[in-house]
Amino acid sequence: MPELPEVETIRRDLQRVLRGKKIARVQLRKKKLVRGGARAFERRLAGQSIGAVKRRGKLLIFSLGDKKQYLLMHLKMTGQLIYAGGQETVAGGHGYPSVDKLPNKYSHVIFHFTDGSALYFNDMRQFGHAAVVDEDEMKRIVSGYGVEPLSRLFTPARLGEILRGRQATLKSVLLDQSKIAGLGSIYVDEASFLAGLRPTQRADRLSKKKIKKLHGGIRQVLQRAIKHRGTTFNDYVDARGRRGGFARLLKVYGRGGQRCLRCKKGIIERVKAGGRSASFCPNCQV
DNA sequence: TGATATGTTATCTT
DNA sequence: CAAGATAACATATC
Repeated sequence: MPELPEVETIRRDLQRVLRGKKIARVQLRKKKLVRGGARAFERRLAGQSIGAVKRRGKLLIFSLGDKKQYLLMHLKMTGQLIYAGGQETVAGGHGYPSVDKLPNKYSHVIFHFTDGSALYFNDMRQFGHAAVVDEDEMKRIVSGYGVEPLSRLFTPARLGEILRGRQATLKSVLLDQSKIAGLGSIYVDEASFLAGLRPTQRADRLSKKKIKKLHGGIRQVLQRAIKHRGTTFNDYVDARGRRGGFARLLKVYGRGGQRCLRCKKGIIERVKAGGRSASFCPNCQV
């Protein structure tokens, strides 16, 4: 699924095309994707216009014309949000059946706008969800997320506090959204590689110097990935149905069994850590 | 057939 | 109670 850079790419794209668009009708083809009742969802959205599109961690937050009301969407593993209409053409023919034609069998929620354009919420595995909530509820949900890794609040000292006393693996702590918001399996592996740390090591055994290195690695990999509009491994596409370009810049994720690009010596290992697979170079990551 | 998958969270265990 | 580990969600692909 989309991690922070992918969700941020979608956010920017959608804000550009959706701001000011008025929802004419919501088509709910699979009710389970909606939280808080299908009827209420449709009723709260009908006639509303979209304002700013924000992001917290991997959660998208759409401000609605009726202040105090927000549309929240989480894409989880395989969710896609694709906008089609007006001059925008939905991508096709690049081998992604899910965006070749819209709607398709995975288009579970469709937002139709008054100008004839539409936003498709596709999700093969149906883990994602959408909800309309009031301001208090939105704030409550958002407050459960940890520090934004690209914000000024995320400092080496803050990372040190997060890791302190944690006996779990580095990977499972970095994946914990209530501590740092937005990292997923790909970028945890990549940031660990940049820092020369094994994702499988204990989180509380990092020197100050290594913490600083890890902090820099996290920020660098996220910024570079955003610049390349995210990483497409299987399912991720941006709001126009296009793949992200960061996949070819990955150093360890998905490279198990291949030679390390940095030391040209180690063979990338893939093991379990924190319930997920973790890839690293046994030669450059201590 | 069985393992694996970019995420989250409820539940079990320690 | 807290921290950590694991199962579960639904589906596709290798």
